[in-house]
Amino acid sequence: MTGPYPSTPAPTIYDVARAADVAPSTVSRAFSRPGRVSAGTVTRIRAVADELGYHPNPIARALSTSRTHMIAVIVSDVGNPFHAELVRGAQEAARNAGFVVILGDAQESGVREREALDRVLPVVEGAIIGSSRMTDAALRDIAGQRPTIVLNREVDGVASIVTDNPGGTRAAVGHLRGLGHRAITYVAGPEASWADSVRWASLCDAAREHGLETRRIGPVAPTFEGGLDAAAGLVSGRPTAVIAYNDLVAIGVLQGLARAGVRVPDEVSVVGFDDILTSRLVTPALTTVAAPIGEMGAAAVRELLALSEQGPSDHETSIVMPARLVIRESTGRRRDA
Amino acid sequence: MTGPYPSTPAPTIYDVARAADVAPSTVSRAFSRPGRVSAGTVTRIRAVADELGYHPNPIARALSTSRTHMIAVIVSDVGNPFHAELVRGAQEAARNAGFVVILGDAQESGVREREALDRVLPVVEGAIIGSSRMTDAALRDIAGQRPTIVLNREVDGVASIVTDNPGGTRAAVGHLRGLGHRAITYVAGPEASWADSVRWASLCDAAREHGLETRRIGPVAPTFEGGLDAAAGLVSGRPTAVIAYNDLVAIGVLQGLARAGVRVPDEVSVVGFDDILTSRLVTPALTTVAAPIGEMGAAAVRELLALSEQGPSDHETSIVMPARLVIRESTGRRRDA
DNA sequence: TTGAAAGCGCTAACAT
DNA sequence: ATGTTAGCGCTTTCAA
Repeated sequence: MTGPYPSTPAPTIYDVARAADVAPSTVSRAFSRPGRVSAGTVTRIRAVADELGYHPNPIARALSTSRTHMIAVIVSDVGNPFHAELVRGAQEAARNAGFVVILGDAQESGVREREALDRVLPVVEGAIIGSSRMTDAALRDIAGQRPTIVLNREVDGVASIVTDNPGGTRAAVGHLRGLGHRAITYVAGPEASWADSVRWASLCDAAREHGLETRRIGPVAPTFEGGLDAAAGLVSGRPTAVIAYNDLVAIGVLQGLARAGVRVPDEVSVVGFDDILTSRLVTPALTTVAAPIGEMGAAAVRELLALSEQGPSDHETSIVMPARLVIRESTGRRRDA
Repeated sequence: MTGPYPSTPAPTIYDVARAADVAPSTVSRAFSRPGRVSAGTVTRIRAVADELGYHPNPIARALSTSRTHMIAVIVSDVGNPFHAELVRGAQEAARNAGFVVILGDAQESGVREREALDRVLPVVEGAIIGSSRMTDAALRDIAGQRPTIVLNREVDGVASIVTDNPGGTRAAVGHLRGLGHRAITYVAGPEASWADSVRWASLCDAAREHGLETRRIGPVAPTFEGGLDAAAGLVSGRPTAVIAYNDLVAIGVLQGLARAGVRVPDEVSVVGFDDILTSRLVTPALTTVAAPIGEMGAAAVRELLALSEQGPSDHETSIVMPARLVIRESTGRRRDA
């Protein structure tokens, strides 16, 4: 029933030019800079174009202007709600700016991340890299080829957007301290994760300030399953408070603990990072250090576009977005053993 | 610190040709069909190219071949875990096939969906449209322009991939029936959703077979909030069993019911559709009609690529993937009022 | 304001 | 096996 695709070759500016009795360049102008063509001519050309079903060919346009109006958004796993939300924010902002997003999924691998980047970089005007698993050097290399924004990561010489991990962690530690906890166990995420190191370091700092002890287990995968794995170690370790690398891991911990018959928050308090939607839905609802996920994605796009307009500066900025502790039901007063 | 982007214009086949002392076309062949160039020449050219830092320009290539190696994946909301997973599956399959995916988010609006499509269609070799909110006619129009696969939707003349909604629904109804329920309330999703109509229709059929009554409330947004809204109506309606448009809505219902002090599954049983990760994590864990989400995305890509190779056929196929009922904790024996 | 013509980087006949 | 030569569809000087 349906006919072959472009049954007849798509009309070009030449077709329109002929039909409107003007030069091809005038048709081109009519679409790309209508200001440089008399109003009357523009309307006539547009009319003819509509009739012919003409649409500028973005590829041809890109070839001669070297502007594709595409940006790359690379995340380590779109299936992860945190990334999905990030992508959503970025894609909406991009759309509003007249850009299209090419999505890359690194599947938690630095190598694949690099491959994805190499694959799309030649085509895009810039890249946003979320939760990179690549080395600083590799990231700098990428940033040298195209405007680049890294998210949840700070790299010397590369523009970035991060959340206030130290502040958020401090709030979480203070909260736990206020509930009477004396020691905190951190469930570590991927070793290649910058956020992981920062969170752990901030936790150590904050704990020291508050005179608390810290322990650390992991690393585990930044997923629900990772948290489940960690729970096993937690059951034997008997901590009263744990802070997990992110919400997914924290939720896995919650579940693992529940399966082992450990009660949260009665026996152990659990805190996560990010505040993904699911965190509100589990039982007990998760206390977490919330990040403005969608806005980060949108901010990344804005920064990227700014960067590509003004060109790279000597000192790339690192924007830090606020993090705030959202207290729910997974944390409670320490109960004596 | 970081230098301007492409400090020096990127090398082209001409630069390589000159340096390797061959014709530009030979360089071109060395990259696009190495088989048609002597092995020695190929290695020499590649060496020179590497040295110069040459990389084929995908845009230029696309202009002359009219093959962009890009496909569009349009979903109504990437923030929705169902779509995120779909996108993940599609993006991975695309990558494996040497394609890149352009992501579009319709934000639950048929108009935006159309805009996104119009924007990207000229650039892609095909489109995958998940949970479309457009009309059949509009979809057919799109499918006439480029190879297209619609997901979770059946449209005459357009290739599609759907889950076995009737089968899944029947299983759910049978399950509920077995638990002693005599009436089922359906919480409807978006009116523009094909899955919604099919699920409701299947529910009616199955209920009739089993001699059960059906009621219907909504429509509500296909989100957690939508479910929360629905819960209010549910509390007054006093059904003993409800089937929701999808998991997110079902989870909202769960939560709303809990807030109202209604116990699940003791007082009411709740069933969802899709089996997103979160469904396993909420309390009580959600009984749901599971779909192979990621595989659907991957299958869509394969079908799309096949479609674009063999050209459109008269009768586009509709692939139906299996749905299976996953029984968890949100359904239970009917308790007398 | 409009036209003529060169060129963006690559592929694809057609020759040799 | 390799070179020559047109384009692909658009933008952009440069002229008129």
